[in-house]
Amino acid sequence: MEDLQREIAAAAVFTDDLPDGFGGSAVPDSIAIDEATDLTDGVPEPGHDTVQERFGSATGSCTSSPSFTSTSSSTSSSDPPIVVGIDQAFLEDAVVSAVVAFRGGRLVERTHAVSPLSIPYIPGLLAFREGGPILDALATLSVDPDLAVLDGSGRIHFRQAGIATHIGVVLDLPSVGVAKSLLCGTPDTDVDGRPEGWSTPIRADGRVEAPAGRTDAVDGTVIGHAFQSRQYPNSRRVNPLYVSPGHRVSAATTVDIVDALCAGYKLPEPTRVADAYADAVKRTIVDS
DNA sequence: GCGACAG
DNA sequence: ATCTTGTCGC
Repeated sequence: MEDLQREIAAAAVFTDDLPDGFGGSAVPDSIAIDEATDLTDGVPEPGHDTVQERFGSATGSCTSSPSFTSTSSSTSSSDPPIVVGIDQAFLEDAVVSAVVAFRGGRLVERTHAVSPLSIPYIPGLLAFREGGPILDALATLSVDPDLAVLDGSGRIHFRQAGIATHIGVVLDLPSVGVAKSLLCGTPDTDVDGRPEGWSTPIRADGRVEAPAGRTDAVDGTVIGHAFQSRQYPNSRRVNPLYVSPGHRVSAATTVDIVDALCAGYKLPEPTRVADAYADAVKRTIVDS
């Protein structure tokens, strides 16, 4: 598995190679999400510009019944880029993988898959446990994603092939990793109690190895950033997010993208909404 | 052997 | 990730 990760890292592109619609420059206005999705009354329905809701599982053990609503997804090349957020909720021996798609700051589709789990969680090998299930869910999505936001690291990984990079390379889809804690690497400065909008580079240290075929030094290479997406004035301190390139995105642009996708909460909206959706589906299954 | 260790 | 009540602060 580790060798496969080395190959994935070698195939990964850690420079900007995003499709048109991202504005060309660093800050992607077209993907910004200004209004936080209201989750106080359960998971909101996708917008009506794209009416599509599917339930599927490419790996069996699906508890949902196939059901459609209609098919009017109009993905013109002139539309803003589609950003998908992915998150999971765990059952006994299965996992609910939720995918939500945003376009122009609006939720346009949501879908999920329930897949069996066989591999345990092992730091550094997360993609082998959750990657398949995520692909199951993405396979049921009707719109074509332009960018995927994964829950976990991308380049900030022992072999520079975290789950965000793994998924991105497998689908050759631009992707970014958003983790709530640091797997490896070293922050340039102390990350505690920083103001909103603050960020500092995370550099490769002795625990990070170079991609296959490369023997040059990696120590000191910027593999991601600690990014303070949210901070309260007089309340409890919020820890920063650890964002890193998945595939076809640079470390600097990754920060801009995550920043643009945050709408008042610590987590970017795609991730936050996917998390709520995954939990909702899980509850539906448990309460039966 | 010991410590570190995404979700 | 998940198990779980209250509780601090705006």
